[in-house]
Amino acid sequence: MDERKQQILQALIQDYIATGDPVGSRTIARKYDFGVSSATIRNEMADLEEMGFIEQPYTSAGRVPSQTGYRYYVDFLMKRRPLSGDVKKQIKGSIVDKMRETDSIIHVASKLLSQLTSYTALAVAPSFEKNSLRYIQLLPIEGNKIVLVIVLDNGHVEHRTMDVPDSLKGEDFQYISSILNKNLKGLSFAQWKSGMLQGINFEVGYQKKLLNQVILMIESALKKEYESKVYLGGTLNILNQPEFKDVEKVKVIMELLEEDKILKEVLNTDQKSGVTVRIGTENVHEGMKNCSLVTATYELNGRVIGTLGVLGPTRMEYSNAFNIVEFITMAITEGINKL
Amino acid sequence: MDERKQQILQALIQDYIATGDPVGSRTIARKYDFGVSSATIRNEMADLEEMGFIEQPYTSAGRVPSQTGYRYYVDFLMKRRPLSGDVKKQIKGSIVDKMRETDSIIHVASKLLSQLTSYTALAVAPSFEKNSLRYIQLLPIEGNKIVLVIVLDNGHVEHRTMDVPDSLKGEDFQYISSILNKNLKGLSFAQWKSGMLQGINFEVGYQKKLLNQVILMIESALKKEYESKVYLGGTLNILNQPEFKDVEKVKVIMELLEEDKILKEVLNTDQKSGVTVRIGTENVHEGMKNCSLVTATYELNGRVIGTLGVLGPTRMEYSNAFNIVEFITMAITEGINKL
DNA sequence: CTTAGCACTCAAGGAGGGTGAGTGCTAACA
DNA sequence: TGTTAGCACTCACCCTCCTTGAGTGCTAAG
Repeated sequence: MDERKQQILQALIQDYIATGDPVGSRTIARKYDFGVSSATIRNEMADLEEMGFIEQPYTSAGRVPSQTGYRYYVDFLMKRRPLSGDVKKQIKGSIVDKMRETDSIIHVASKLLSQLTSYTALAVAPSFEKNSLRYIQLLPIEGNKIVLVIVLDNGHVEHRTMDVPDSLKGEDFQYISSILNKNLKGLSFAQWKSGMLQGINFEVGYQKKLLNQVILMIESALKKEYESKVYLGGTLNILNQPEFKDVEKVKVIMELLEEDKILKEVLNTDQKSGVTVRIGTENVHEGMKNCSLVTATYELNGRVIGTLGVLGPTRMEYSNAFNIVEFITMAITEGINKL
Repeated sequence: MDERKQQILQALIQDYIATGDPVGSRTIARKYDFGVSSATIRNEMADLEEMGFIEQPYTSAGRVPSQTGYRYYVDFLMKRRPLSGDVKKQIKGSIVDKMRETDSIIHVASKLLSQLTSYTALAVAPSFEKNSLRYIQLLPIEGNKIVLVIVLDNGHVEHRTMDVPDSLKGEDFQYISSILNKNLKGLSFAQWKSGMLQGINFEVGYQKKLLNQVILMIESALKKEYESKVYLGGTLNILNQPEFKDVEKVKVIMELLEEDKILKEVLNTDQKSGVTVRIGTENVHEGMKNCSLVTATYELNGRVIGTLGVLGPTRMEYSNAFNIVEFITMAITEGINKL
């Protein structure tokens, strides 16, 4: 693969990404000044095809990048123009603005990502393996109802309402709360054991049924946090891509996007730090064989805690997507670590 | 409009709804046994066209119902087969299951509605004009953070986290909570006045800044409930309708479905009790001119508090949609009133 | 190695013709 | 007066044929 072949491949892919039409030898000779005729380009293109980097949709159409072609482009040829200061400012601004909770950072980031790339943004919010209980409180409200307030390590608060017997009073709840805190504080979902009820039961000595219910609710709250959430941004951007003119194709992708499980699978494979580009069938899911996914991870204390990225057609503006995904995850990492 | 014309119109609309193809005179003569020849049907159809109930896509195609035709069908011709016992049971079951909060009832109902009709379901959750505060509690958690727990009349609980000065202690929060409850309990968002802070300030006598912040958060929680939420179910069902084969059309509807404001407008116009059918341009929104909307309201203590319905193409199974929407809203009304 | 020239390929788009579902009209019939 | 058979007519749809043009591969000369 000599210098000129690389240049031609690069020109071809860039042209194809920009226009969406198969690119012919004459187009390349005209638009990009290689100082050789179209015939020469033609010879080179024949070689590139034989090498598997480009292909013809049909005899006598122009050439189109193959999956290997895109791969080579992303790995070696792609020029990475740095992001404009404006965009950088916008990203930093939006993310710093929403610094209260990791959840809302990720939410904002995915919206932003879809706007900046005009593809669909995906993000999995952190699944802290160790996301432990910080504080529990049973709070009586009116009638025979209480609110169970559950505070987690990451600052997230959950609440649950439940009915209780009339006989219980304010002090009871205070007492039960303190026992619960003593026994459960610091526990993560992974450490949750079914046997723990006994100890508490012994200590409290009454209201087993109520305790049981409370424990279940705390477990559900922990589990909810433990199971990472998926955020989407700009789902409808798909409809603007000419490769999705066919409603059937839209359906495949849209259905995929509604399945949190699949999205988590897709995003969580191979969580190395840095930006990952997965092209066409490199994606684990069958329905994404005509799509590419550009993802990156963000970290807390040097450990990967979540992934975010954009989904577009294989004919994607890799360079731009790459830059933006990279910068946003960096901003998030920075933000979270300050939190 | 004599008997026979009505029968022919009915047959034509039913056939068109079922098949989606323009219906010719011969088809009607063959399929539906009127005991007259196609030529006679033809004459009748010519009359019906002149009267504006049906139209021809082009010369020598069959006839298709016009908007007025559908209107007439819905108002006078539509046969309403009662729902099967199974479906009724399913609806009752699902809705009774989720009786904890009005929000979740509506959520479940919209999923159910979309499944049963295979159209897209829309619902606005109750916008209680009078959705008042029942209970407020400042709950210190670790560090200098507190959780503000806000309980509303409809059983909904909201929480907010906030930072407070280190100097405050548990008793302070208890005290402030009780003052807040005394002053604000029973207030709805509509009754919220900016002046109310003074009274509380006077009574508490310190921590003006904190109080101010708390009041703002309570206001935001009330407002959030006051602003009715919109639920969607089965958005992707649109993609199965042959009238939405064109991605551009899908885009129009999908974009519309992402705008809560528009959906509220569309759903909230003309809140009479009972089922409302809005066909084509009868809908307030331009983008829905090829769609029909079948809605009904649910009530609490005899007052309309919310709307729910299905959105489909004008060529919609009106009868089925009508029945299901009617039954679900009845079930919800029943459920809410028991709550 | 490069290039001009040329024959070849094939999708896309337009023209032409056949088919069939459907219509409107008319004249005859009950 | 309503119904019907018959007939000419219309027009979307589909198929085929043809042209066009962008693009290719190959070859021989520079």
